[in-house]
Amino acid sequence: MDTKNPTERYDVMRADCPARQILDRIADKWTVLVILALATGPLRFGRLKAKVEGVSQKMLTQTLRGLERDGMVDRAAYPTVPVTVEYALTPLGHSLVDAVVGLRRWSHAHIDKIDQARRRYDTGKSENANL
Amino acid sequence: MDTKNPTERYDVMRADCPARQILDRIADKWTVLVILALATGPLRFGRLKAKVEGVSQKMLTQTLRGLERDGMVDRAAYPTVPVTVEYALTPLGHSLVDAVVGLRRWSHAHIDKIDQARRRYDTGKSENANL
DNA sequence: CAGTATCCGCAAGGATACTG
DNA sequence: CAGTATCCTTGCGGATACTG
Repeated sequence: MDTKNPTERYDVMRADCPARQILDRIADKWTVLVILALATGPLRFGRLKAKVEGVSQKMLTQTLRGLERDGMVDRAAYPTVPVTVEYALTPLGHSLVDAVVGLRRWSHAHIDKIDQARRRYDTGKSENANL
Repeated sequence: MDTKNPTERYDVMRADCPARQILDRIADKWTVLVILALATGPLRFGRLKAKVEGVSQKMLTQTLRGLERDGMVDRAAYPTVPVTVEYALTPLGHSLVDAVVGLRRWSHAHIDKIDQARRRYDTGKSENANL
């Protein structure tokens, strides 16, 4: 299953490993949601903000800048008036889509199980509180 | 590629969707690292803390409690002296391993590309600063 | 060993106002 | 429209001390 990789050049468990820095970035909720939102095609800033419910304009800008810097998102500004800006995944960004879709699919598939586990855990705790 | 799912019962883009809450949890750096660390087998608290470099005891405890509550990690305490506590993935936790391994694999595979993109982005910015 | 409890600094992140 | 700049609050997360 390739979960160990003791002979690899990089080890994500190491605090100073470059792979760790990358994981820190992509294991971020807004990053994941933006990637998913752009997976189906380019979007302008406003539409993107509307699609990713709950994101503030500040966090969206910040996330997009980070993804742009890492070469995963392309920013295209058209000199209309008012200005039009479109964001699109680069090939690098697209290569990440499968992985994040995996996360989303897992979330969808296990909502019920997790809800059950939470209820079991919480009732267990409150029962203990009565002892 | 199943990136849209307009007819699905849940939509992760919605702020109040249960799937969003789950994604918020698993799209977290410590969660991902703990899942990876336990993927190869159970670990005691101390060994786990050593393996996941950089995690504080507080964040590790917090992350483990969250995962335990969601039914993804099992906590077993043995009445030795001093006490021995072992953490292991549940079947539910194991079912998430493939997805997070995907993230790690992607990170490993694209370190160089991202480094290049960053240098390009940063030098581009500083050149613009001279205009 | 494996925690819990507490304090505290600092940065994430929201709200608002302003600009090309 | 798509930002940037600013202020300000919240809580993440580290450090430390204490317990079964």
